[in-house]
Amino acid sequence: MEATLDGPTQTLSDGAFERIQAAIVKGEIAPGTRISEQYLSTTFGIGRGPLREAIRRLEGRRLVVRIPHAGVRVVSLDSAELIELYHVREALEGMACRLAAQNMTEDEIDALRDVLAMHEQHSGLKANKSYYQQEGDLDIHYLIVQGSKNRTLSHMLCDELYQLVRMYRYRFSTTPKRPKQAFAEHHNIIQAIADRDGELAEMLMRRHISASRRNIERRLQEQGDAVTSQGGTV
Amino acid sequence: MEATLDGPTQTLSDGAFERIQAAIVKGEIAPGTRISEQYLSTTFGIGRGPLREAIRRLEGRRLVVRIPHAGVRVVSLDSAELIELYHVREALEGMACRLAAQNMTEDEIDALRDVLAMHEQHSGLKANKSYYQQEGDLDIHYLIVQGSKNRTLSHMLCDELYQLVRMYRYRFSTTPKRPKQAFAEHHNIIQAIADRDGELAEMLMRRHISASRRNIERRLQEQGDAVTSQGGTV
DNA sequence: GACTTATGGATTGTTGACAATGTTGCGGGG
DNA sequence: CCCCGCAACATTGTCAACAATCCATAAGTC
Repeated sequence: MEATLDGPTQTLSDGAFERIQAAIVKGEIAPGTRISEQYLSTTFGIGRGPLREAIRRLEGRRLVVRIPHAGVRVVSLDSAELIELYHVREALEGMACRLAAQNMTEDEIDALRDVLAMHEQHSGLKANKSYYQQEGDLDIHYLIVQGSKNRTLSHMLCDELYQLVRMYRYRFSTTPKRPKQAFAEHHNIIQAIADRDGELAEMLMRRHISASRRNIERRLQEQGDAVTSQGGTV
Repeated sequence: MEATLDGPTQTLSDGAFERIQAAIVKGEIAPGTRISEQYLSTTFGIGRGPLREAIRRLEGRRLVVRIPHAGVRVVSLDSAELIELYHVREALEGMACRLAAQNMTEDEIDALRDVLAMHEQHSGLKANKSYYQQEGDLDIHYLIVQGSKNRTLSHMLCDELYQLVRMYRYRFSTTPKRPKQAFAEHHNIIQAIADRDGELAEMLMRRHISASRRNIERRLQEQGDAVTSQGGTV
């Protein structure tokens, strides 16, 4: 086996898949936009064969919607689906937390504490840079999910759901919620995991995500659903 | 959702996707088998282009594993992953139940009761035909999930997880568990939904699935992990 | 002038051929 | 006898051309 670690040159289709996914998640391609194979083909400089394979995978991840013989559009975001995502997260990450309390090693828990501490002092400087805070937030959640040692769960959460969550975040910057409370909640969750109290850990995580969801719901109602706007099937 | 899509003439790729998925789920293609594009191409009578697109979608659903430049294999089942599935089901269907209690219409609840009653008398005749019982079991779960009115949840459960559950079921016939208890549990769950008690409905559903999981774990331990055995790299 | 219908263009769906990579069997050497 | 290297094969990955389908524009009729 050559030294080439998994990144550089897999297959063209895989590369296209990741690049397009990144572009969609970062919002470089606006939601609701219709994307032609021609455009992607010339943009990424690959043939339509591998491209279509990549699109089918994106379709499976619900990042694009395809209408036979009519092309594909980047999924259009609506607030209802964002709430849906948080309900699923609540259920899935709650279970992940329960399993993590059961299956994480002491070393992994220590690493979790380190990451929390690092983000805490890091955000002490740039207080309301909610962007970094939120990426840090996802880091914690990511580690806990991995700690569940449940590959199916990890796949659903890390590979599927989190992409959509990030996408919404870039779109309308969600939840500039006070970091302090989030830190306290994270701290308690980690403590419960360290105590091997799966029941409590699950409950705390569910409350943590549920609070985020209600926060978003409140903000959405305030803003009077001033959401996406384009793409519209008027 | 996709169950309603009876395909007069979709696209060849979509047709291949469904047919291959059905073949894998039903066990017509043994788990762990390496499947060549050549074989599928001649079997289904379509070119390799649409075929590869279908394979990429199957890969996204974790029904096949692909190794670049080395081919695809039907996912090999191991008991650990079966348990993983049930943990995920517990979390997801619990949430679905909570939401169903909140969002189902009275008519939908009535329909749910009808299906339960029908299956009850239906299995009264052929008592230990566990096959039908289990498909009926999935029917109930399916309706409840749809009743959650959460499309993301429905997709994850009905389109992704249930396929894998069915696959394991066909492989080693799981849980010839006593139907009586399952019926009682279903009845209580539906009652909680009718009472709009989401909290209780979630708890009952989680116990229901958790009981199934423990039942399977027990049986697996009894059978001394006489599991798959396929894969022949010999 | 508005609605229906026909035609042109563009885009997607599909096929077949070509190139790159992994695998298998054989022969030679330690 | 076992291990290493090499070459032929088979399979996957990619590309370019062909066919089918849909959309838009424009002509025609009431």
